[in-house]
Amino acid sequence: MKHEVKNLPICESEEHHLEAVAESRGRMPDEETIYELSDFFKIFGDSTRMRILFALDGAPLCVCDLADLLGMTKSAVSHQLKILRASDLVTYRKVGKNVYYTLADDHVGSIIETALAHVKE
Amino acid sequence: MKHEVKNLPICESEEHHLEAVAESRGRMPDEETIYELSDFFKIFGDSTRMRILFALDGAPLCVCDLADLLGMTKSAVSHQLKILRASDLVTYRKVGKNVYYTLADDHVGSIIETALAHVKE
DNA sequence: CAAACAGTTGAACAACCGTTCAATCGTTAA
DNA sequence: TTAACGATTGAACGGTTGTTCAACTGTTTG
Repeated sequence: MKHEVKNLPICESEEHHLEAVAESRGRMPDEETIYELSDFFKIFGDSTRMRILFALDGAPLCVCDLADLLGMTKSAVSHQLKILRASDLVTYRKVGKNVYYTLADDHVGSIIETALAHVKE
Repeated sequence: MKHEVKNLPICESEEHHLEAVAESRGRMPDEETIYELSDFFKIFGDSTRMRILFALDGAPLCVCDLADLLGMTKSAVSHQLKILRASDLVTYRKVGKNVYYTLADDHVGSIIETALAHVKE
């Protein structure tokens, strides 16, 4: 029977690599956590949503105001607000015909402020 | 001449809204900063890249090991590593036929560790 | 040198995503 | 009640993006 020392899955299957891979695998968060994490970052990975969050950081604004502030249609803004709502990053409150949006809590504000400081380094 | 009190850009153009919008506009970071910020988050907004970063958090691994660890082709991993390289999140070092990737600095490790803690709350 | 293997690259494809457009709902004011 | 306006929604379109595939480079080893 031949040795079949080569053609093994992990590179040339040297001890060193097997160990490193196994160790790394042990330290990895589970799949679900990774998805939650990347989904969380995905929300902030769009400039429109980021601008909305900064606009709301300090004062509540209605959809119409946001649309004017960002130079976009109400529809486009509303679509993004829906995503931010689903992620619990903003809350809203109806006043007559208007709907005023606010950052969900100070935590959200501190996230974007921290990130801002990080980029400005 | 008619008044044309309505049909103005900012909702019904009440004083209140004009002020709020102007104030918000004053607090907004400039466009370029926003783009940098959302581009930064975009990198972490993909589960494959996130898994690569966690895999490298603690030990350097070559492309082949990463491919095995993540159950992906070397090509797919290499494409993502190219993006991580361009963002200065990882560095690499050639050793023979292998290319070992490492997190660029402890800062990157602390970013993902912090985010992980945040999601696990 | 030739074979084997790690890694990279570009093109192609499919899936995803953000904006636009048109239609609709709800509220307010005439 | 009707008109006007703020807001939401779903379908459609176009651009982006991640993976696959095939071809290629570079290094090692037999």
